[in-house]
Amino acid sequence: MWSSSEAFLRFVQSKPYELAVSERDARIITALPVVERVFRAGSVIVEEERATRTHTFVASGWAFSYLAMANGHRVINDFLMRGDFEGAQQTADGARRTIQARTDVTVFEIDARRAAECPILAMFIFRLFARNSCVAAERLASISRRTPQQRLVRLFLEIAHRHEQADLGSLARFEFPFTQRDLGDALGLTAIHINRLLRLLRDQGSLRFQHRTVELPSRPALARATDFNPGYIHFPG
Amino acid sequence: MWSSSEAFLRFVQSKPYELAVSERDARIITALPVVERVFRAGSVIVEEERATRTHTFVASGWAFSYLAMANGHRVINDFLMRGDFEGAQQTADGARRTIQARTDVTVFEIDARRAAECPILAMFIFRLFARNSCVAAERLASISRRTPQQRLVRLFLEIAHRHEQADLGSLARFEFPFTQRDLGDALGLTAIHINRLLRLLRDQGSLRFQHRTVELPSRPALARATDFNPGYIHFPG
DNA sequence: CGCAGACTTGAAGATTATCAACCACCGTGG
DNA sequence: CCACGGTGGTTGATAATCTTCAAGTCTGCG
Repeated sequence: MWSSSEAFLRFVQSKPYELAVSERDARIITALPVVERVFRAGSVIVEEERATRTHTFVASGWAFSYLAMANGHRVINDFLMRGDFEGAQQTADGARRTIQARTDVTVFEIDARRAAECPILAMFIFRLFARNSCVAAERLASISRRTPQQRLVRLFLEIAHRHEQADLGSLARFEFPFTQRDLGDALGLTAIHINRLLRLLRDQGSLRFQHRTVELPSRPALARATDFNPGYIHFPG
Repeated sequence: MWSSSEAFLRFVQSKPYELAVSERDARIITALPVVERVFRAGSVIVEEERATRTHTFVASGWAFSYLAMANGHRVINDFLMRGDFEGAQQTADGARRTIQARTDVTVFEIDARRAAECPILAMFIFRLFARNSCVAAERLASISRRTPQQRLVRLFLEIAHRHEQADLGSLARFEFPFTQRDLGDALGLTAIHINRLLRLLRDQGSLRFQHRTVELPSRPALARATDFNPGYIHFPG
């Protein structure tokens, strides 16, 4: 019989992390209290306004994290897939972010304090935080100073690379079970404008997003055109 | 004679952190290799496109982190002051962010791997990462879905609270040695538009930013009007 | 004193939001 | 079996907002 801790150990050793774990570290990790949890599509994985003590690792499925504003808007912070990480929300109010499952999702939850007692895990988590901050910085840059077209293209390019890194499929075509409204909320645009941009990109033949699947027939050209470099997504050798 | 490690220990025990450190933890921390470094105004603290192995803590002075884009724009990610933290940039390309000193700045640099070996420090760093991600999320939300006026007001409110938390001055009035251009680069607006907004806010009597100092004569009203809640800035009791 | 960077103001133009329909798809229940 | 409602997607017209371009002022500092 396998515990969740053992499943977690196998998880961090596999794609997308491929963390090198010594015998001794493996014993430490399997001794940690890890909870594996399954969430149904639509359910809330991490609640807003609630401080959490656990780090969350997405092992399968699609989720998204968002911030709900008083004016009724919803800002999507990121789309989460296998390998994505959300650190414990440890400010006074927790955070105002909610994580919600879009498809069925399985996650591992680890107590942050206990994780901090394991050096290899702590270092690993530093890396995940650092990557998240890179992703956030790129999104901020997109929304601040790129044209809506570039934002949209780069979002898809980024997701494609993350998706491939997690060993979930090809760079040219992948499932993405979100709506045009979601894209708008992630890119600071209205759903209507997203619609028009998608039509334009489709007519140009550069990108297609229909029936929850993204197709990127000429990804390298798009990457060049939008100055996209995936280096911030991957971990150092 | 005091080493940098001892200075660092005193730093984390003081404002804004007030980290509780046991005798034993104190001995571990003072055994860590910490470098205290001073940067002149204008110099680069962390270079772009370079993976770093150290976490950086700002102990005094003003800095800012930005991302330079191929189209010539510069997106300011955050303004850094005492207590602010920048984690080691550990993705394949490092990150594309540069941290530059605006005034003279002193920082502590700690090797990330060694920090991971100290549980109390690792946990502390988790918290700092989590706070940074809250700050980034709020900024993203501002730029995505708030009016330029609200963005500007909220930025100043946030800085005021961080500044006060770091024990650097009052909420109503503080130094902020940046330009209108910097504000534009941080909020996704042109310097010209920032100028007009500042004039408007000044005429309304709600806010004043001149000669590198910010005055907030009626901060509570502004906070109410822009739905600003500082809970994401502070650490849990 | 003069220069460079920062700030200020005006006019014109482009872009994206808003408002208002309408269509297509799908699962449900009468 | 078909009517129905809800969600997501599509399209057009209009209006507000912010950028761009252009010019000029102010300020600190060598």
